Amino acid sequence: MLKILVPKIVDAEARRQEVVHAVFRIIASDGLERASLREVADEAGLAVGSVRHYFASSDELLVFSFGVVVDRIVGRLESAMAAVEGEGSGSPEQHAAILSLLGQLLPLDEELAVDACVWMAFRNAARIKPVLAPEAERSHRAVAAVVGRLVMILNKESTGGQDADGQQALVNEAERLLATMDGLCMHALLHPEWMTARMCSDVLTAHLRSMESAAAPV
Amino acid sequence: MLKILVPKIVDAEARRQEVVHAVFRIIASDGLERASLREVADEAGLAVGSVRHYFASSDELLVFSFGVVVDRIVGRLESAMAAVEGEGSGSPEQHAAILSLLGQLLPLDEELAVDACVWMAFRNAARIKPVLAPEAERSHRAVAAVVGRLVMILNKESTGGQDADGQQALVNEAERLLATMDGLCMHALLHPEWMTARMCSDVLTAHLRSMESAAAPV
DNA sequence: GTATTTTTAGCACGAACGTGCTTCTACGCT
DNA sequence: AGCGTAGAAGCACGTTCGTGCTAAAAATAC
Repeated sequence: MLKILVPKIVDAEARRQEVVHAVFRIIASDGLERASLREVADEAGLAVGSVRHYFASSDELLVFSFGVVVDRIVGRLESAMAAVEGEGSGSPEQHAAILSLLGQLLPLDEELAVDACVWMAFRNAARIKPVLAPEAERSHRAVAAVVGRLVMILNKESTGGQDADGQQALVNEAERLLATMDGLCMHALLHPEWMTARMCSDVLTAHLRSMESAAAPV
Repeated sequence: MLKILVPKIVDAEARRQEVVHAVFRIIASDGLERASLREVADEAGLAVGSVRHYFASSDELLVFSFGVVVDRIVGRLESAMAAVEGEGSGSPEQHAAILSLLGQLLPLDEELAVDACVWMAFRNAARIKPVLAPEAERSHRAVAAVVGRLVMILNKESTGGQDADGQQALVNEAERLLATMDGLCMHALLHPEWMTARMCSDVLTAHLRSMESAAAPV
């Protein structure tokens, strides 16, 4: 009854992570709709019953996987945000750190591509499947918070943000940056041969430059 | 054998359109994965065999529906583009026409929302289903062409676009606008309570203003 | 009228899905 | 040793899906 199975629990958690990564691989290569229990079990080298031993239902597996990818993305963003705030305000190093932070949201390498693809798939699915809605909202809030802080940093030295109109302008800029990032991510996933990592970087730097030049003459 | 059944063809085409609109309604409310033959037949008030009489297979129905929504969107964009080019370059009327054109890509009313939702669903599905890829590429080319012309119009009076660097800058600006539009559309579909039509319009005008101010000091 | 073709409807099959349930193995604890 | 639980695997049921096929019904041609 009262069994302290610490190594057992660790093993179980590791197995869950293995299954979750099988889900990621399937979503990245064949899409979310192919992430069935049988496909996931095959990809993980297990039987359906074994997967169901760790996840009571298909929904629970998907929600848990969604949470894992959200944690990964948010974790990267927050450590990158620490790097941004560690640099001098307005310095070239901070500029590079900001670029690096936003790059975490784009499929610039294999690992980022898997996360971005899985994240996109779950967010889109959350429109239909209510069980995914809480995680989708959590990820949206977290990313929006980071981007909001970024916009405040970028517009710190300029006039604005004092009155209500300035606040609204900052919210608009944050939403605009957020939309551009998601659109860029989407294009990079849907047209990888055209929207290369270089193209993403160029568009991103252009956007940051336009934000800076637009912030000055308010 | 040699039967001239002009009204019959019209009727058949009308039926196909009815079925396609049933597909649209299902995708908008329940997602693309629920757009099965049985669901579509139910929504259209027909039997599965009847739907299959007009569309040989499920794939053919989906590809045809994709083409219809692409035609709708591209048609709206091109007529809006004619309105833009009919106005004086740089005039407030042209500015309004440009805003109206880009608004055609956003779910600002019920009809636009259905089209945008269906378009997004098919484009995302095209990453996995190769049969949808040609239509996805066609829509991408058409929209990119319109947005590219728009960027050229917006930067006509400014310096740039002469040398190779200027051309690349224009391409970057076009891709940036395209990404922002898709991201806005996506946010409006996923978070309609937050990304309202008013919010979309504000972000869009902010983006156009930033493009104008960024174009001048090249 | 009859004959032909389009239209509509339905059946049946195999495949894939989630899920409740049972079985077998192996290890930890008393 | 004996027991109990977690882990792993599999079976069976009902549902949904696409699709090949057949059959009634309606419209049109002769």
